[in-house]
Formats: sequence, structure tokens, C-alpha cells
Amino acid sequence: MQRARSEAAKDTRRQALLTAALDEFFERGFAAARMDDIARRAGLSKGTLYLYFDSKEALFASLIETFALPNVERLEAAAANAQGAADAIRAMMRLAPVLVRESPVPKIVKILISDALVFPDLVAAYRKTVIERVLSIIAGLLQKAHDAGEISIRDPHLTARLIVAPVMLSAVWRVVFERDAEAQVDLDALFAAHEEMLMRGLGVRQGVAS
Amino acid sequence: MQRARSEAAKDTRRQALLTAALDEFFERGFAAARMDDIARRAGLSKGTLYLYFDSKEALFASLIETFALPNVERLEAAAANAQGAADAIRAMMRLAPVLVRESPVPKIVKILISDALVFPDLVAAYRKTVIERVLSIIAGLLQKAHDAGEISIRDPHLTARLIVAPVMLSAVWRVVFERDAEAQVDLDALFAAHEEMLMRGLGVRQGVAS
DNA sequence: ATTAAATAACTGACCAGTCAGTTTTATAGG
DNA sequence: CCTATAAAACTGACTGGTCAGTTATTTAAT
Repeated sequence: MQRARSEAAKDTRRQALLTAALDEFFERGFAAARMDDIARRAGLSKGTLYLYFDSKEALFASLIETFALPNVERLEAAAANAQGAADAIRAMMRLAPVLVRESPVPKIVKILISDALVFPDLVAAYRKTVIERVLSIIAGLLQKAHDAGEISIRDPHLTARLIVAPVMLSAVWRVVFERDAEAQVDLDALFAAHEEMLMRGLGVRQGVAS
Repeated sequence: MQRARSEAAKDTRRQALLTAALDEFFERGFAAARMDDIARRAGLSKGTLYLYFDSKEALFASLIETFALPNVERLEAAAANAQGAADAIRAMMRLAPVLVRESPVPKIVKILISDALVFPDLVAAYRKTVIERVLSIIAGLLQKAHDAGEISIRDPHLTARLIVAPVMLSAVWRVVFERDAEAQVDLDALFAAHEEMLMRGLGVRQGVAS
């Protein structure tokens, strides 16, 4: 293996190790994942892995932190670029299938569910910095749309949960039944149905061009 | 420990071991759960545990099978006792908070998600015998209600998923954030909001006494 | 006294973390 | 340009502890 001398090269290594760890922790769970396998997957030896991370737990914690925030920011950006609250919600929903299919979010969610009771603090931190943040953005938009008379709802926070639920379930479904050919779902159709039900359920008043 | 001589007494022991296994697998995951801890939790020794189950894997498989079906049957009964398809759906939804709060379903779901990739066959079997069955019941009811003009939907199978999503998400949420005081959600309020959104989203035509 | 349940001590495999040694790269001096 | 030396990256064999599964023995029930 060629050596990583510069800081930039070391960052690349770190990333490679984190990506390898993502897949190993995802496939085996924290307890069953082997440090040796993670290192090998990144094309390095176990000893080297320990040059970059102090322990299995430290690697795990880094993993969660690294992959947590970027995706929230994508959602925030999508919401910010829309005009009108109801439209912002629709814009976020358009991002849902991409997130489920192409981002590491489903894997991270699966890992967090799996090891939630072993690392409660880590999971609590994730809830606060990622989940609650997303829910708050949606709830804020709902409140705004409600106040503007665009929609009609009772509780924006509960409604936000209802909106997010099918997205999260799809994310989990996807990774849990990845290799089960019979279990595949047409995500686009599902989210289209969700959007339609939602717009009716929210009582959207303004006409909307899709 | 007193001995279990009769078949009935042995069944009791089996049950105790399965319940202990449910909690240990739930808290630690398959890999980290210790056979010794499971036995002790049931008030027995590890050796005795091996009199009742051939291996850790066999215990795990028994666990999933034992706790899977009874809850589907409860749902089926609830649906059967209602008159009218839309009403049957509402009856099933009333059962949701009970299932989330008081049944072992959330724990089983958490376990299955955690070890889905280690035991793909087991999870596939669960999907077929439990999940798809529940989804089919709901989809069938939706189709019937649609044909009767009670509601108006596009695809009953996708709609069934949308109905179930908040229930499943609540189940997972509950067990993942069990010890996180800030994370508690008012399940009754959430499901009430879900039902309301749903009835509007489905375009329920008939007046309904709650 | 006999039988079967229960146990606890045991074994062997496995793996996180360590560390002594190896290899690569940078660079300073010729 | 070509070494020699130092510095740092990297490696894999080793250790200590853990745990699934086994077995010899004890104990309860009939």
C-alpha cells in the first residue's frame, strides 16, 4: 500500500475507512463487525485502522457524525428555494426518493435502529441534530401554510411526522429487503400516491401545477 | 431449580426462555446477546437452555415464529367484526396504539431490522407470513370500499403501505427512544391526526360516527 | 433405585487492541 | 544526480478476554 503523507491523503484514507465501516456495520451490526474486515475493505491492515481511530466505538461514533448532517442540509436547501410553504413541502417530498435510493441515509438509519440501545447517547444526539431538525422544518412550513390559508391542519408537529413516516419506512424497507426480489416496491409510484393523499388530506386550497 | 417433568411444565419453561430471549436479543442484538444471560434471565442455567433449543440460531428462529402470528390474527379479527370496509379500516387503526404500546411487535420489528442481513431467509418468511398478509387485508378492504363508492383511491396496495407507515414508524420510534425522555410522542394524538388526514385523503363519502 | 432435569466447569474458536518490526518516503549531504 | 539517514506509515503476529456449545456430575422426582 502506498503511504498517505499529506493531510489531504490522510483525509482520503479516513473517508475510505469510514465508508468501509458504514458497509460492515450496516451488514453485520456493531458487535459482529470485525475491525480486520473493515480495514481490509478499505485496502489497509487492522493496525493502520487503529492509527486513524482509537477504538471500534470511536470509529462508530465518527461514522454517525460524518454521514448525519450533509443530508439535512440538502433538505433545507430544497425547502429554501421554493416559493410558498405548500410548495416547499412538495419540493422536499421530491427529494425523498433520491434520499432513499442514493444517499447513505437508509444504511445509517438501519445502523442506528440496530444499536440504539447499546449507544443511547449517540442515538439521542442524532435525534436532536438530524431528525428533530427535519421535523421542525416541515412543521414550520406547515404552520406557515396553515396561517396563509393554503392548507388546514390541527397540529403541525404531528402532521410532520405523518408526512415523514412513509419516507422513513421506505428507507428501512429498502435496506431490510434489499436482496429479496419479491419485496421490491415502486418508490416513485408510492411517493406519488403519498403526495396525492397528502394534498387531499391537508386540504390544499390553491391550484398547483405539478 | 425445581424440575419440569410434565409437558405442560416444559412448555412454561420454553415460554420463559423465549421471553427472556426476546428481551436480550432486543436489547443487545443477536451477535452481542449471550446465551448465559438469556438462561439466567429465565432463572435457568445455560446448559438447560440447550436442552430446549439446539443453538443460538434455533432459539432466534423460534422466537420470531412464536411472536409473529398471534398479532396478525388480532388484526384480522378486528377487521372481520366491523361492518363496511371503511369501518373495518378504522377498527384496525384503533388497534394500532395498543399494538405499539402493549404487544411485543415493536421489539420483534426492531430485532428483525437489526438482523435482517444476517438472517435474510427468516426475515423474508416474516415478510410473507406477517407483513404482506396485513398489507393484503388492508388493500382488500380498500378495494372493497372503493368499489362500493365509500372511498376513492388509485392503488390499494400502495395506499395500504401509506396507512401502515405511521404505525410502523411509531413502533420503531418507541423502542429506539424508549429511554429518551425528550423523545416521547403522544401516540393517541398522533393516530387521531393520522385517522383524520386519512379519512380526508381517502375521500371518505359516508358520514361516520366516531 | 432409576430416570431425567439441571448445572457448572470446561474447551476451542474468535476477535479487539497492541506492538515490535518492516517498508516507504522525504530530505540533507555529497 | 545519487545515496544515507531519519521520520512516519504500515503491517501482522500475538495476547488476553469472551462466549457458544459440550460434558461430567449433581440433584430432584417417582
